[in-house]
Amino acid sequence: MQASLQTLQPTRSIPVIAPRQSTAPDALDLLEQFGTTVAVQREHEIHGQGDATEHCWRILSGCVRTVKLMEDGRRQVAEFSFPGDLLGLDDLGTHDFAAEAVTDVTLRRYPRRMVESLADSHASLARRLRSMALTNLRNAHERMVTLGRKTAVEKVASFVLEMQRRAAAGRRMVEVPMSRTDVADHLGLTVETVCRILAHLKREGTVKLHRTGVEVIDPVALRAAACDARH
Amino acid sequence: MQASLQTLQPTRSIPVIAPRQSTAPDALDLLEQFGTTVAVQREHEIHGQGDATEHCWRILSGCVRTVKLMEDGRRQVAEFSFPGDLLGLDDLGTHDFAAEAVTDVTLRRYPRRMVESLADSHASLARRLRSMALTNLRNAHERMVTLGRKTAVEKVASFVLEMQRRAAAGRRMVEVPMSRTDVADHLGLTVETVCRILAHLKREGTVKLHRTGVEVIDPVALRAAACDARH
DNA sequence: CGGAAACTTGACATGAGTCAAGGATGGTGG
DNA sequence: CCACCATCCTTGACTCATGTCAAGTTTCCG
Repeated sequence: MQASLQTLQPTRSIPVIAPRQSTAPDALDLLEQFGTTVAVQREHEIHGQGDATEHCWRILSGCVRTVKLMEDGRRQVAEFSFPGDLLGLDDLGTHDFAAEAVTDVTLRRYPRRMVESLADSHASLARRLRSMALTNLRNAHERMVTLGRKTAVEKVASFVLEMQRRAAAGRRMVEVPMSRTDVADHLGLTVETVCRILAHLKREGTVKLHRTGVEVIDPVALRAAACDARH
Repeated sequence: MQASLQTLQPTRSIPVIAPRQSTAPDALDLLEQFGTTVAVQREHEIHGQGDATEHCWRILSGCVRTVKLMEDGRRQVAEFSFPGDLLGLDDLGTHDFAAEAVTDVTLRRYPRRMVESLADSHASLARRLRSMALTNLRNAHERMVTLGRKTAVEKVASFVLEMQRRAAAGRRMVEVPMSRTDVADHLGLTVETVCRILAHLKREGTVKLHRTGVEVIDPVALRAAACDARH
């Protein structure tokens, strides 16, 4: 899990098409001319906890996790990020968590300094960045409810639903590229508990488990499990 | 806990002096001319979950909690806010949590529309707002570690330390204006557990409990308990 | 002064963690 | 192309931290 950024050579073309915003103009496009495309391999670090905030990144393809480690090794995965999401916008000089590639990842990297100065001269970009920070904050609040007040079953069911919403756009087959350990560290559970609960949801006919992901069989039951397992 | 905003009449003077930024110029001062001073009583609502985001507020005095409720009544206190903190900056049209006065509170209220348009024309304000959002985000990440990965003892000890840092500026006597229930709902515990753990820390001579707050007797032991109770 | 709400403590219950073993999967080199 | 090894996943048996339920006790506020 060492740092290993590998800048793609003169290749100016972006290898994978950024999803969504293909036609709509976006304030983030202002950054494009200062961007560099970068590839990071599975399980390698994009930036470390405590690194200086010299860049930020937009995900073009793949899945990234942001991780906080306690001294004794306990781990919290703050969030998973997908194409279109921005990474590394923290303030205050240093990143307060590490960002690691869950799958092979392609990123568009921008110098932080450039982002700041463009935001100062373009209100639309500033507004867009503020808005993204606030969306992240809203997600963080939602996650606090999950971590603080939901049962293990509710946590896992919520997680599957969130993945369906974010990475599968509502389709039945939900890719789950991260390991059970990652999921556990995201939900404040152990690997064993995550396994057992997925097995439980499978036995109940709510989901099917595939190597690469989860298939949602009974969305109604899943939503019920996510919000209130006690019934 | 109903809405009960009570606008203070022509009194143009701010009843309690805002702490910290008394001399240093602050981008937030740009908002001042559009501000109204408002008082909210203990246990009354400042804004509800789902309310339209028509204002934001700066706390002048007192303590505020932001709360998310689940349908079945489970409650998560996302954060406690103190003088100098900004409230209600969420995007997207509606607040995703309620803000309630823990103590009697004085606020300076600004129309959201005005904040947005000033931020568009003043890069310094935009930067300041972005920075505050990112600080909140950083705190939120810290809290995710607490909620997801810390033991009950670590949670309570961390909480006392955070209160000491934020509301008592490092002094021994830490005011704890919120109820045990609020603390429990902030840390993802029950009232009983919070009580027991405070009693435990008291028995060990780490803290003393007073009606109005907690006195830190052994900061080293407290810090040890906060980070790693397992030793 | 009195009643309600908040806090505290104890006894017991239970959801999730720990420990341990076995099975599936995937990458590597012969 | 197959065999081997490492890693991840799954399941079971048991433990323990925290929750639940039930009394008190204290504090607050009218």
